[in-house]
Amino acid sequence: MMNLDTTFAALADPTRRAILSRLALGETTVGELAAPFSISLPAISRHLRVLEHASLIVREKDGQHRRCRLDPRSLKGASEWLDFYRRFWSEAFDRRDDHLKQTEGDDHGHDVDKHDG
Amino acid sequence: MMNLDTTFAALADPTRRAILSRLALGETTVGELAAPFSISLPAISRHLRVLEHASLIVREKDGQHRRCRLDPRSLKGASEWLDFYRRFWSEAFDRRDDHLKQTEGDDHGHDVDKHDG
DNA sequence: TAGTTATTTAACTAATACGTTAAATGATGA
DNA sequence: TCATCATTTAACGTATTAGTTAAATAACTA
Repeated sequence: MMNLDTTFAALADPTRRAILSRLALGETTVGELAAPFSISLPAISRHLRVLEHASLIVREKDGQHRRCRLDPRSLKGASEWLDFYRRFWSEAFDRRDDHLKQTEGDDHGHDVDKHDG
Repeated sequence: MMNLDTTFAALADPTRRAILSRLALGETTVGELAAPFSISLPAISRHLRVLEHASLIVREKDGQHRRCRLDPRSLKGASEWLDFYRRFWSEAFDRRDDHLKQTEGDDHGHDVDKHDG
């Protein structure tokens, strides 16, 4: 789906992040993916559906199995969104109070969500 | 709270991302923050509670008002988590299939969630 | 064809999320 | 003190989410 709502919502679940972490090591099947978890296979299957819907993974049939692999597009999108805020924790802006005081009041009535695309 | 579940869940809502985007311009009050949105003030107040709980903002009393400002800690944490996956979309790894085939099968039984802390 | 394996769908439950309106709190100022 | 302004809390409705077990689908194997 490739929108930030869906991406961040998908990343908010620890099981799903663990699945992505496993897929970072290489593509694999649903069963293999499910093995380390204590939850049921249908639960994993739904997590995979969420991840696929969020364009975080791609699934393709391989005979009886279904292989899953990482799809970096949404991760990239999320990372880029966060990059906008990088200046707030980067060392160069540690004295950000000065910066905030400087920009404050300059630009009310701006488009508050313009980089939210 | 500073854990990834809470951080990503907080970022999954477009109103909350818009609030963060506004706060990137400088600290402000609840009312000013609420103005551009069509939803009620209590709804905004709850979004702010979620953001504060996720350590994405800090609120402090200022007389009758309550000023809100960005807290970069959780954003940094989320960004760092995503950085782990950067190689999957960076140009250097565009031919990642080769890489996956190479690592696949090397390390089954690994800790699937080890960088999730 | 029948049986087994891999995975998904269906039906359900419990918890959580996001919105509403109305009421409560708390500071300011006449 | 009384009224007002800024904000939060309470109570509620509805939608979504994450889990369960049981049944369905689909592909391989004997």
